[in-house]
Amino acid sequence: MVRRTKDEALETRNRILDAAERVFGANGVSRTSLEDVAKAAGVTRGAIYWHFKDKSDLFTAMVNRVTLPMEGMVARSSEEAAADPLASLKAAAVFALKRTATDPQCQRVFDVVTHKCEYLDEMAGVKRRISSVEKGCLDRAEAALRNAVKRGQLPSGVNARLAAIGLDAMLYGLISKWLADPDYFALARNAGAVVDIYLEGLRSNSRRTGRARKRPKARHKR
Amino acid sequence: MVRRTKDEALETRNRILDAAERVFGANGVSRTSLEDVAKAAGVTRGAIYWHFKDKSDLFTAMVNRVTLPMEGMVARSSEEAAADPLASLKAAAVFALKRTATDPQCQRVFDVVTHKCEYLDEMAGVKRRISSVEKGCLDRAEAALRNAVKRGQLPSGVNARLAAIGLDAMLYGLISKWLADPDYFALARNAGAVVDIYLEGLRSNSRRTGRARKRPKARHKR
DNA sequence: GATGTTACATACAATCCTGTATGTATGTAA
DNA sequence: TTACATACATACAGGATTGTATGTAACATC
Repeated sequence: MVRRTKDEALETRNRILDAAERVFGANGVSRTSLEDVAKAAGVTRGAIYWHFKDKSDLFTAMVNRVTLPMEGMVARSSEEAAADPLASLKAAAVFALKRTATDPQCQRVFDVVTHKCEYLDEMAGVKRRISSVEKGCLDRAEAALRNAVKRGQLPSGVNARLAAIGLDAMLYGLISKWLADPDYFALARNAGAVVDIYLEGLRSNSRRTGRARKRPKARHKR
Repeated sequence: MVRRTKDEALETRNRILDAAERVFGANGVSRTSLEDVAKAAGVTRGAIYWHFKDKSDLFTAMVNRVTLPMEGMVARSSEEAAADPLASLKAAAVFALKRTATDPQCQRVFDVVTHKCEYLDEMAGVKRRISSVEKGCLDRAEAALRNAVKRGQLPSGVNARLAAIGLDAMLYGLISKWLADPDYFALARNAGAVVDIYLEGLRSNSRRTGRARKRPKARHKR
């Protein structure tokens, strides 16, 4: 077509980004040409090169358009965190899981990020953002657990940092695996339960590391 | 060079695979040409096309040459599983983590698989193998937990399937994240402790889902 | 209503990579 | 020692993408 008004141009831009989500998700980032994206968006490569510098710029814009699963987790709930840190942490974790399970755009984009693209220098921007989000989650979880210990919600023996890492890894694993195969388990239905398994488990984790061993083996060294 | 003896040929083949591990890891699979691999291996593309059909065949061979982190987990310890299922499961999980932390080849290849390649149809063979390993781990973990309940090692309220999924996801998350950034945490040193946090936590997880709630909220529905 | 600018479409050249075909020297079997 | 197969190296052709250059029609502004 031809010259559009400013709003229409923005709409084309979004159509391109929508198409990128679909095509990248279907064929992977590196295996799809800008011609593919253009065709899927009903435009030509000219339109793409007008709105974006190149493919990695398009990719970055596509990712930055959405909020990642864990991203909402760190933003909300630092208000009520003080009152009931454990419940607040649980709510945040469940929120991230449920968002993953229910938001199709979030699914598409995060699936591309985790499984359909190669994690290298050219996507440095996206990398930075993601690892910043991850670090935020980790720190928030650690702080919550530390507060929970302080308030007596958790026994004093709990290693807050390590417990936070375990939780963080579990959430990432659940999301990543579910995206790769939604039949992995019923994410939406079981989100609360899995998080509970972990967090409730911490409640009794008094001994530093394995008091309830059968035979007290030598301390793990190496 | 020229015609080599059979052993020398096999050695070139392995040199090519070694080079592939390095170059794929450095630049990602799709961004490296066979010329790059050949140069890194000190041969020409002719040698690669002699030993492998194409790039995806090379990639498959590279992955199939090693045993993945979780792979050793399912193989061993179905013998002593009956005696002490929980300890056996823990040993298997820690084994997988420590192997990841200490085996450089395992690191390189699994890092490529999880972060440096795009998970699509063309690597159907690798995909099948990996998801088969993952399914094996999950089933093994579930069986172990079920047995642990039967033997009184775990309370009867534990949902074995869900607990296994949580553990599986945590292990995957730990490995995946540590590979992406080895500064994430000290994997080798803390492997036993993280697994303990999860498994020991299950010991007290009697209620089906959250008995110890502050206020008994409505059953999560949707 | 002439003009510059925007938002694209189209055309083109250059590059890269792949696959295959061919060359060739060596091992290996007869 | 002839003859064939092996283990590569080299050469070549073709397609696929990329980035840019250029065209162009509508919009905005005066």
